[in-house]
Order: sequence, then structure tokens, then C-alpha cells
Amino acid sequence: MATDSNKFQAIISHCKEYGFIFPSSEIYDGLQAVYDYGQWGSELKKNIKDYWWNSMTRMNENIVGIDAAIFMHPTTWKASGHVDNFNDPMIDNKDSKKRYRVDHLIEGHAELMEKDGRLDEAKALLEDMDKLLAKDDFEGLRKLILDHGIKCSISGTANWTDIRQFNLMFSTEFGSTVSADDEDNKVYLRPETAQGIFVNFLNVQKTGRMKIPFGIAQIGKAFRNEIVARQFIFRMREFEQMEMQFFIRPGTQKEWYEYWKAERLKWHLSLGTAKEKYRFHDHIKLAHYADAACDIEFEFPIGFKEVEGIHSRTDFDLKNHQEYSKKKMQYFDNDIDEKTGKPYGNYIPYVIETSIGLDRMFLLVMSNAYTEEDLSTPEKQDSRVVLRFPPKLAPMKLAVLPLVKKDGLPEIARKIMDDCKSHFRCFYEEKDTIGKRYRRMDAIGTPFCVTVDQQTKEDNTVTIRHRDSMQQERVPLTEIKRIVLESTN
RNA sequence: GCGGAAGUAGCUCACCUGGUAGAGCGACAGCUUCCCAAGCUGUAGGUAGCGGGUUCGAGUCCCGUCUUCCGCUCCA
Repeated sequence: MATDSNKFQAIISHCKEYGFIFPSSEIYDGLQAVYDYGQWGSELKKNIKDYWWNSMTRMNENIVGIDAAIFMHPTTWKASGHVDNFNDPMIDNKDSKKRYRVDHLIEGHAELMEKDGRLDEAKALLEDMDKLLAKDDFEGLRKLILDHGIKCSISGTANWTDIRQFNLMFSTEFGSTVSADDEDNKVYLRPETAQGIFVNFLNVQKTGRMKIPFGIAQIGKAFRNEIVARQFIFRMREFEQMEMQFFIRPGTQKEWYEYWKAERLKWHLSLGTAKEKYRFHDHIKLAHYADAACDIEFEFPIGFKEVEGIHSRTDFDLKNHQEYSKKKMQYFDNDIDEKTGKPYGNYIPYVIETSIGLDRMFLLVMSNAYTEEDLSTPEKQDSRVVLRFPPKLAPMKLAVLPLVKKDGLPEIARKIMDDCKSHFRCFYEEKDTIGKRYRRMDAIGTPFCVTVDQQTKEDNTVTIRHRDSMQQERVPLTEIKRIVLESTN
């Protein structure tokens, strides 16, 4: 059996070889941390999406979906905090490999000066820093650090790299005319889908006549210019999120947070994944917008990693959008507060967010499904690679295989195809031995294969072969559709 | 970003101290008509990630670059 590290490698190879995932623009050597989904990968991804979407919107009458644009008004990102909080110049110490925010580093030094009683010097330093920061003068800032002999607290050296600005957001120009101030034309590719929901909060609430508590779900692409993006599709620069913002009455966030934690884990377990593979990781250090947060982590071959986040976002986002847009983000709650005997009245709702990485979920499903089996008998060595996808997620549901390509068997098989293909994804194959064809289907995770043989002509039955057990049973032609639908819906 | 390893056919890999690239599997076509891969025949596919250098000659040595994996770092 492969070790875990090897297993990860094996999964990557398998994804490439069987048409699940390719490096983006591979003929040009690929693009770092960007991947394309191939013929089976896109099917699997779509099935995961549908499963999530349906479980959110169909199973919860108070959750509706939207599909917001990737481009958003630039002020959105000021309100969300993305512009201010993630634009900091950074500097690395070459000896300790420690990375510092430039302002933190200099402020830290100024504090030391103050302790030494050199108050004026410290004040001058901070003033110089502010001036240089305002001008984005990185050369000047670096000089300032060197001139003051500011050292890394770990290595104790002043062996610094150049100052670089890391901005997690991709930007591009908007419109075909260029203004003198290029900031005017600058739009960002959204770094998260959540803001598309927040800016539409009132639209959906009013037109959908939604009553709190209610949720808005969305699936869509987001883009982050990660400093390092690695580990296959685990951290990509372009990725897809499936998230739901649940709007609630202030003060009820604790219970709803717990509710969604439990609900989301239930969803994961409903796919048949072993419970031990999951764990919650509570955030100690909270983001600027949250009052509680946790990750649902899954044990990938590369260890326990975050697949989904559940955040209690308070009213941070709506409040800020209200402030920046000057539009009231209030909800009038007619329900009676038992304490006062009066309606709850106007308030800005609190928000519980569940946000799952679709690509990570894909990797989760793939890791969980990928199995190398030793089927050797004393007489013969044998093995297979099988993807044990939950049938409802499998890219291909059914393979229709004539045992031989003569005696009218292909014709019967074609009829089965015609009967089934409008209901679920089917695959027809008459080349090679039947065993080989079964194994090929195992490799892409097809849960069912039916084989048309001579007996089919006599009694209208076929064998249906189950992927996981490799067992076969004889069933009437008329039963095929029902059997497949039953386990894939 | 730092450190380590790697990049040869679709996949896994070989080519030892430099002498103009091989295997297995896979794919395709045909034979076989066989209910669980590795039976037969045939075919296609690589100039060795890319660029440069050393050399009479480089996949093999050197430099650069891109990509991937591992560790550290980062991850609102």
C-alpha cells in the first residue's frame, strides 16, 4: 500500500491520466497553481456543486441562491476591509526567514527607543515612516530600517530583503477609456464571494419577502494572489467557493453558529465519509470581522487540512456597507420579543457564514475514493485502482458493455444506452475484453456496468456489476434504469 | 519567499565514468468472442521542460529560467 505522501502523488497522477485534472495551459509549461478540470473532473465537480446547492436551497425553504458578478464596485473592498487590511508592505530577514510587516517592524523599534527614553527620536522615526508609507516609497523605508540598525528579533541581524508589497487581490482595468488616475479604472477580481451576497442582502430580502432567519447561497469563482500557492488543487489562485450567509437576529449568533457547525458536518457525513476523517478546528485568533470561527478539517493524504469554514461574522459586513454606501441595511423584525412584549423592530442582522472550497471538496472526494486494491490469488497476481465515489457524485453512472461485438449484442446495448442516457451519464464500450473494460470503469469510478450477453437475447436479462464489491447479479433489462437511479439520486 | 528533490513517449521508469533515446504499461487498428487487467499481429507517439554555455560531440557537465513535489513561512 502506498504511503500517504505517495498516495497524494498517485492521486495527482491518476487525476491527470484519467482526465480529471490537467495543469492549466500545460503545453506552455503550465501556470503556477492554476488547473483545468478535464472531461471526468468537470462532471464530478458539477455533481458536488449540485449536491451542495440542492442540500442548501432545496432542503431549506428559507435559503435562496444567487449568482453575483465577479466584478464589483471598488468601494465594496474598502467596506469589507480587504483594501486596507491586506495591502501591507512586507520585508523578510534573510537569516531567520521571518517576514515582517514593515510598519510593525519600525513601530516595534520605536517602542524600544521610547523605553530608552529617546522619545524625540522615536517620534521622528514614526513620522518619517508615515511619510514614506504614504508615498509607497519602499526604497526609502528600507533605508530607514537600515539607517536605524533595526534588527530581526530572532536572528539578531539586519540582513533584509527588499521591501515588497503583497496584495492578495488581483486587479484589472475596467472600461476601455483610461482615466488620468488609474485608480479610477481599477477593479478587483473578487477575493471572496461573500460580498456579492452582502451587497444584495436588501434586494433578496425585499423581493424574496424573506423573513429572518434566512440564508443566501452562492457558488462562484474567487481569486487570491497567494504568496505561495501549492499542494495541487488545495490552494489555487483561482478557485471556487460554495458559501451561504445566514442572516439572524443579533444575540442569537451563538446558537446559530452551533447549529450550522452541526448541519455542515452532517452534510459531509451524508456522503458516507468516515467520521474519524473529520475534525473541527476552532480559531483562537479571530479575523477582523468575526466573533467566532472554526474550520471543518479533513484528513487528506497530506494531513488534516481545512475544507470548510464556519464564521460568525457579526454585523461587520452589513454595517460597513451601510456606512460606505449610505444605504440602510436594516431589517424590520415584526416578531414579538417576549421580554418587552413588543416587536424586535429595526436592526442590522448578524451573519453566520458557511464557506466551503469546492476544489478542496473535490480533492476530499477524490482522496477518499482513491483505492489501490490487491486482488491477487495464489494462482495469479492482480490489482486494480478503483475510485469509490459516492454513486451520486460519480462522473459516470453506468457503462453499457456488449460481451462481444457481434451476434446482435451491440444493438441491444445501444438500445439500453438510448433508454438511459437522458436520465444519467452513460458510457458505451465494446473494445477489449470485458475484464479490461470493467477495470477502466473502476478507474474513473463508474458504480455500475451492465453486460449484454447471449442470454440477454433469450430472456431479456443482463448482468449488472457493482464497482465496489465486483459482484454481479442478473437483472431484467427493464430494471436497469431503476437500479441506477435509486442509488445515484 | 527560503531550503531540499525532481522534470526523458499518455503513465511508471531506464540510459552506469558525455558518443546522436529504450522498456513495461497504456492508446489506436485488426485478430480472438473470452464475464473481471498483463493472448496474437500491426501502428502511432519523445530530440530528453525551456534557453544559453563548455565540448569534435550533452539527456548525461555548468549557468539561467519555468513547472512540480517535500519542509519552513504565509493563508482575512
